Amino acid sequence: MSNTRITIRPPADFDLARDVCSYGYFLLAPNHWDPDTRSLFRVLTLDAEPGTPAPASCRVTQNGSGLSARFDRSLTRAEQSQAREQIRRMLSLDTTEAEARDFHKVDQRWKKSGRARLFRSPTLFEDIVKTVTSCNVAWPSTITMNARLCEVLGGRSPSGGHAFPTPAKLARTRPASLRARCRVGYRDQRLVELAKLFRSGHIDEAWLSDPGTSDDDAFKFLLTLPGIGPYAAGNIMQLLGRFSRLALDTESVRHGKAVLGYTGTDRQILKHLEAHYEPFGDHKFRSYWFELWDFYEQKKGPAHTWDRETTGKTFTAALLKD
DNA sequence: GGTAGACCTGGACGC
DNA sequence: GCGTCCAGGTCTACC
Repeated sequence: MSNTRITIRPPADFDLARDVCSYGYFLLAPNHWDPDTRSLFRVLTLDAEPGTPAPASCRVTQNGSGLSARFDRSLTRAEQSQAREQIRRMLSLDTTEAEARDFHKVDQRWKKSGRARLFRSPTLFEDIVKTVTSCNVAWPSTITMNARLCEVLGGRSPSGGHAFPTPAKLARTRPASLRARCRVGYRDQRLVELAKLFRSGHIDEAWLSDPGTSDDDAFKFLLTLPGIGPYAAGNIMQLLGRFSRLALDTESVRHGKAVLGYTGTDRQILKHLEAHYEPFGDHKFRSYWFELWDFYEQKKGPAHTWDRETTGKTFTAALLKD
């Protein structure tokens, strides 16, 4: 049987290079962006039969107005549907042209570049684990943790690529083993507990994404999860497509000082930042993030030229100071 | 409600 | 090359 290729029609304003290289997770395993061919490679975990994860490597490219995803094996019809859904989530294809226009009406700075979509993971589980691995740690360690999680616990596709671990696999892993083999440190127990909460259905993406669920309720729920504090919850909110809150950390403080010219204590700077982004209302995270991203691109060149192994490892507050 | 200190890793720094 | 210090967000204990 021949390898599967599927095509996806994105919104007319979609730009693969711009919209993949829009958030740091595109630099984390198992994602791999190739700047030369402008292609996104990664292994997706599909479910040929319920409870039987079946990894498949894919390469996503854009040809004119269409997206193409080529796999390293033949996919069943059900798997094709799952792959399509996961790719749509990663590329935020549900952000329509009209929604992008609404954002650009509120913040015209990004109208010219067209930035409105933020890259994310094929599953909420991966997004939450990636968020926990980005807390209280320098970026190079986040890169290591995600690479190790995939190498140690991720299934393998026919061509040998590693997938991101499934909730079931992570839930079965002993915390001590996770710490020793994946270098996640004290996050070990919290990650295993999160995986168990996904398995049990306690973390319900449908409820968290439902427009009928208020931002306040979603945020409050996220704060109850192990390893999730105000920063992580704010970040997961944006990964759910809820942009009405900020996710402020030390990098935000650096941005406030270096780019916006704020002075005072960290607490005062955080207050200035909240006030600065307030006019952007339901879009404030996007306004904040693209401002930050713009600064990175001024320092390091267009994000679609960044390589995971070189430029991608240099994002630490210390290195960005000058 | 606010705050201090512990948690773990890896990079920076001094010797 | 080795030891020490520090950054980073969350959690717990305490006031």
